Amino acid sequence: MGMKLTLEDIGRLAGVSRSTVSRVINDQDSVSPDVRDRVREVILRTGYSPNIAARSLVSNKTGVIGLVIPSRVHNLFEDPYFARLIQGITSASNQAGTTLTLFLFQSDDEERELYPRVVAPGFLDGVIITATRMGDPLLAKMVGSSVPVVMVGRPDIAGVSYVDADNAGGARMVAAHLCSLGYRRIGLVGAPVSTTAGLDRLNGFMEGLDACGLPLDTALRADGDFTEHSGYEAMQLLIPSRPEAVFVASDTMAIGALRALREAGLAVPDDVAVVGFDGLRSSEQTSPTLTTVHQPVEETGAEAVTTLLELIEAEPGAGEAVSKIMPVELVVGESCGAAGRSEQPGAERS
Amino acid sequence: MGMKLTLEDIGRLAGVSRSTVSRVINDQDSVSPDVRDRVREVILRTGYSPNIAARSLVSNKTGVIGLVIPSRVHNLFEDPYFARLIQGITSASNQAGTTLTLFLFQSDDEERELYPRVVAPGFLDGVIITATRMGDPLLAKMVGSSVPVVMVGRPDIAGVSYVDADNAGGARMVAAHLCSLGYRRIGLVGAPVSTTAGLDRLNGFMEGLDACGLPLDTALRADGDFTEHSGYEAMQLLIPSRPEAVFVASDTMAIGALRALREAGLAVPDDVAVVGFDGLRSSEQTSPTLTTVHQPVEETGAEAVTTLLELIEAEPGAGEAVSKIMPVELVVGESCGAAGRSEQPGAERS
DNA sequence: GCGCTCTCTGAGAGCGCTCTCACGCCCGTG
DNA sequence: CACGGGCGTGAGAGCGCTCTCAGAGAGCGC
Repeated sequence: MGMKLTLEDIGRLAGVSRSTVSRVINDQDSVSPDVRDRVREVILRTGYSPNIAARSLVSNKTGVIGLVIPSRVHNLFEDPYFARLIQGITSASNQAGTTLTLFLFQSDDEERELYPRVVAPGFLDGVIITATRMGDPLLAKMVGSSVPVVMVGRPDIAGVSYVDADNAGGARMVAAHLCSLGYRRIGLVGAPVSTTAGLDRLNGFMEGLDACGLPLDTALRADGDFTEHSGYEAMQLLIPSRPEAVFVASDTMAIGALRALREAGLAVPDDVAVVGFDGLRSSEQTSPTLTTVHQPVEETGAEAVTTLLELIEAEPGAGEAVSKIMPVELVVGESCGAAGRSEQPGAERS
Repeated sequence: MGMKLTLEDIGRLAGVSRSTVSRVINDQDSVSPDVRDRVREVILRTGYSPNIAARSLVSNKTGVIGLVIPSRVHNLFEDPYFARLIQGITSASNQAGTTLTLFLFQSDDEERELYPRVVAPGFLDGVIITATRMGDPLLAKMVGSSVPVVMVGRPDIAGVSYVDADNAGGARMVAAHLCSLGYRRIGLVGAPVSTTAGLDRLNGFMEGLDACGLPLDTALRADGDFTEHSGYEAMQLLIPSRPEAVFVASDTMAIGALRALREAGLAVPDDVAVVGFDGLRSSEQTSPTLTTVHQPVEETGAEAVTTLLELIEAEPGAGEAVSKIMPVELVVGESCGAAGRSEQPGAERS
């Protein structure tokens, strides 16, 4: 099509100056209606689009934010959590009129390239980062620079703005729920403690058990890595110790755990009660349906975008890091046995 | 750290001019070694990084290529094919020193935004596009513009450069293989014919059957949409017609198909032989292992990057569209029954 | 020793845009 | 009828970089 058009060209075609065209494009007032319409017509007719490089050179903004997920691609694709998160972030970003670009990595080398190649040269107005492991140098590097950063999940270093689900609170609710149902030998298939989510869910769970006067027997705990397969294997480890109930710290792992129990000939919830975490769609499709802690994933993503855009706006001030904890909710399904137990006080079977 | 440094600043610190610093950064010769070292030292010390906007304003290049996948996110995440493809593309792009950004979409609106927001303003040097359905207006729009585009998969319009697997050839091989094993009632769980891959696999398969003098009974054909679940359902439709062998046009669907057969109490390959397509890792983990057509997914991605970069380089010439067909290979596993049949001439059981 | 080439360096223009500033015009007012 | 105050517009600077061009020295042959 008509390529390489500049403001000057549009101006000439419309019989006005570059400045006026710029004003029209940026919707500034003090342009007379007839001139505005004339210019708009020319722009439409020629298919003109302002050069983004020139624009950001002067404005020092690109209108682009990056979503950085350090996990290796194949891990990423395995957990529907990320699909939902990306969904939430994409929508919010679109609504705000910013462009989202996704950065995935195969290797640590690629991860290291991100900063010098994209962040330092000012390619991004801001960055949303998630799924880091504790001690990740990438996060530290970002935070040390002047790019606004928002993390999804709780960061392990100070001074980072973030949006996180109430992992500890949710895990506490699970413990309380299982206690109230009368289970005493309660196990845990944990998420990696190298992640803050894993740690928080562990700690919240232990607190909750503690509040009921129950211990977390080491023989009743095994950790997975968020994959279905790891949930399967971890549950296999627990089965010999005969737990009455197990909290599996992610739905995806819980699906693996259910499979392990099924293969071992154990009925859920009659032999072993199971509770997951995340509230993904898949938790409704298991048999029995999964009792789980629902976290608002899309909303978390949207909140991260909002927070980031505020940071970008306010940047010069370089104020305090802000944080927001998204509430979670216990969704009672069939897998915890709430239906068959009388101790359960108020919760409804979904 | 030291932010907002410019070439001028570095020059001042190193006691040289902006021009010289630029030369050092761009590795141009005719800079004396001592000056070069001095400048490099200053750059290192200050952590200076050239402003990408200014750079691309003059060079008319951003060093960024986009990977555009119009499928809705949750579909995308379901098929490991994409993880592999992204892997191949990412690696090749990194190796070439270009930055890859990924564009995913939730809705058609978002898809439409891509062009005006990212492509038209010159944000991308080029675009790799894949997983379009036939008649996708996005592809047409891209091609109509002056951005270099390479498609992964066969485009349904002319004038587009592309890299594709030999879908038709692979499907022909499957038909020939099943024929040679003596099967006569051969069915198909097809991929959507709204995709060129689906169409090519269908046509190749029918050609192959034809060459053996076999028909493709309509009762023995059902199409899926590349998801595991659709493979499951499609196979259920075929079971009443009692096929001896079924070609399932993607490994992910084949996994669903195997599940349907298992649930129906049919043994593979003894009751029904199954052959997949793609050669994903998952095809080795099924039980029985899947006979499939292996396509070099990573290499396809890498080839797409290479082709795109060549197009970008050569752009002014605006030469012919180029295309490359990647060879596929029949990988014989257990699911086709080659082990138990004598007609099979040369293929080895893997 | 003079002029030549060749190497290294700096000055300056210009990429396409935004934004400030100043100017011309028309209005209202005294 | 002269004058101040908008409003609408254009001129021009400058964002940080690349690249061309010219010039300063150094090295060489005659």
